[in-house]
Amino acid sequence: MAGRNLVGPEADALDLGAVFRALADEHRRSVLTELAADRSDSERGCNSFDLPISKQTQTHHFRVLREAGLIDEIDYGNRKGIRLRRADIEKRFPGLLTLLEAEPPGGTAPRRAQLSTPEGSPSRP
Amino acid sequence: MAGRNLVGPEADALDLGAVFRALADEHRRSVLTELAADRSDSERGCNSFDLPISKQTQTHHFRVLREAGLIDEIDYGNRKGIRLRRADIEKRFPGLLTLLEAEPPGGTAPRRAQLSTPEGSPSRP
DNA sequence: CTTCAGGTACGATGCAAGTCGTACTTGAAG
DNA sequence: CTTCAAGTACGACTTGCATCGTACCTGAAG
Repeated sequence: MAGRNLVGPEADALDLGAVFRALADEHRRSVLTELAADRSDSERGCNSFDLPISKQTQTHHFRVLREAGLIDEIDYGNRKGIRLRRADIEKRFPGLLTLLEAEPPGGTAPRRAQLSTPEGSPSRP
Repeated sequence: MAGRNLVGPEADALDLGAVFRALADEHRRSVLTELAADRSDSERGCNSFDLPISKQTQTHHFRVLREAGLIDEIDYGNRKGIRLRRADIEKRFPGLLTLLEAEPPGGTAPRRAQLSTPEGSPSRP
């Protein structure tokens, strides 16, 4: 068949845990945010995302996204195409892409939250 | 004010990355799934979840969930209460709790996906 | 008071994951 | 053919994180 080349899980087999693990990484989440924002779902080159990481790491991240069932990777040998599996995601996890679409394009800073009882009503005076 | 005790981020400051990182763990996701399934949003004891991990690890997980803004922890010194921040989550990430609610109670097995080009149309014949 | 269960703080440990260097493959261009 | 850019495979390194052991704190019960 002509279409998907490097395959991921079927639409019904998408695992929410794998999806959350995939989207836990900032770079992978930015890729999905960009893909979710483009409603045409056109095939994109993997270097069309400006990821500040090396080629090998990009390969790793796209692989994780594919194994989570979020994207298709079309292998042209020399080049690679990326396509969002919007229909499958919407069918299995309706509303998920909307959450990503609503995110600011730059993404949120990975600051870490405060550690303990800063204000309000502390436990011990 | 009387209500929240150990505080997390404000409703508008909830970070999608922190939420995904929190829900990437199987134990934390099972806690949120249980909380999302109970529409009464009643306060629960932290040992009401049957987590097969030690006390210290449970403390760690509830802390991560609180810092992600998903739960409130009410400290009674001797005991601790857990409450889902349903309104804040629904306001900031509408549909997220629905995704968790639709999950099977046992959760999906943490199997790892296949590694590469298993079938379909392999790149090299 | 002492005892006890629930919870936390701190540190150590083991494993998973993100990152990159080197080398190899692929297809197009010359 | 050779050259070159894009991508991958393999391995090493480093960081992050889940887990638990020990010790300490808290409040209730006796």
